Amino acid sequence: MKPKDTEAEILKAAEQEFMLRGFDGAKTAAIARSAGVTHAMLHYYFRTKEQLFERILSDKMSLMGRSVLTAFGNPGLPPLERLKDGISRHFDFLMANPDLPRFIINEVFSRPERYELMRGEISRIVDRLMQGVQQELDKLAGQGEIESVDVRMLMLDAVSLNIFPFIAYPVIEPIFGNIAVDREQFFALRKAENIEVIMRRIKK
Amino acid sequence: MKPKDTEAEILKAAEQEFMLRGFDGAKTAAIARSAGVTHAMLHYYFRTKEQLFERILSDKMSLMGRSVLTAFGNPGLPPLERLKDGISRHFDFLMANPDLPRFIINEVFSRPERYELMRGEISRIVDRLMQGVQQELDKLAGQGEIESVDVRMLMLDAVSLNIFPFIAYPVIEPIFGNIAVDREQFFALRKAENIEVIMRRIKK
DNA sequence: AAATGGTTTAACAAATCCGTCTAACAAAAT
DNA sequence: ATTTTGTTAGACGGATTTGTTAAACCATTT
Repeated sequence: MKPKDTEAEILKAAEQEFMLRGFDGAKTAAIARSAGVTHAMLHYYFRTKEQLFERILSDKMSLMGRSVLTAFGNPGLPPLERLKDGISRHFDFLMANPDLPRFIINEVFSRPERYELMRGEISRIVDRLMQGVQQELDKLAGQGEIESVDVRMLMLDAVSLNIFPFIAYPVIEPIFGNIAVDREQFFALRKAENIEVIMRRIKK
Repeated sequence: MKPKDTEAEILKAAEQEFMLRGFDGAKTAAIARSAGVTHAMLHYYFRTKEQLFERILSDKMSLMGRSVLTAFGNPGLPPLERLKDGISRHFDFLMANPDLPRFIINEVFSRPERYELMRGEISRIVDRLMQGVQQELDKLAGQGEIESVDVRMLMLDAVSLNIFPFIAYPVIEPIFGNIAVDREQFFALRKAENIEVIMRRIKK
């Protein structure tokens, strides 16, 4: 009896297929084949395609949520360093999960019933993260150290700059084929640029 | 004999369906029903679902490409004003076509055979647009008016900031439910923020 | 009015895809 | 050794979906 084995295989294959092709594009037969099992197995372990997808999507949604929190959230750095470090770590997370954002955005978009679930996830993050940072930034702004800004706007700036290049990579790659020799170098440049942009946004 | 009529109806319906659900999610029967014709008509005018989709996608791709060009391209304004104006007009275009970027990115992403086509489209834009702007900015930088920057990086900053909120709207909406009373106001704030960010990016 | 052309319809065919069922199989428990 | 429990394989069914075909339709031309 080796249950965990095939279940994990199916999950791994499903993750790949769903991430690459979305719910409609992914075919259960392809998942099964890629997992090296008959497609009946998929129903044995997960009943339906829907439930299997559910499992993958909610995993990925909470991963995506946590990524912002853990990147910007923990360290005891001074506010500006913390922001810089947050962008950097969030960017690193994206490099390790380059097509996660596209997957989330798509599937949430095409399933409005998910909005509520997402709303909850997001709200918790905002509450936990942004209030504290806002106070710190207000304090700095009060001291005339930085420009006063709304953290949510600033965070959206940062997240936009970080995520978009990954979402749109195939579209923008031709533009930067010259400026950078390879994908890795391009993203390294991009990370530096994003930090620069955000720092200048709040610099006095 | 009124050929153009139904052909146009089918195209209109196909556009809606494909934009909303993507190639796999859209069903030819639904397109036909929405166009008010039998689904055989769809094959009569376009042979296959693939060819119909082809038509829609390439229309949308060139629209997307032109949007950047026309927004940033034409007016005889001084460079900084031109940049400001470009962001503003590009943003307005997105407000009128809020789910165009998601559509393009998705379908191009899931069809690597399109990369080449996209590459061509993009390259022409870059050549036509960026070289001139780069020279102007270099000149300003030489005079010490602004920070020296790579236009392509700057443009990617601008496009990222502009497009991302539309792509991710369902995900970020809960965060800004407080800050703005409605969608329209949120995007108005966002447009101003994006201009501010980019101006500060190059300000000396 | 008969013929001609493009257009439309309805029925059909083929493929795909999700899900079920039954029987076989293996390992552990009795 | 037999039963039990959990796992696997293969075949099957039904629904959906894309694509085809042949005949009807209708406006214009002759």
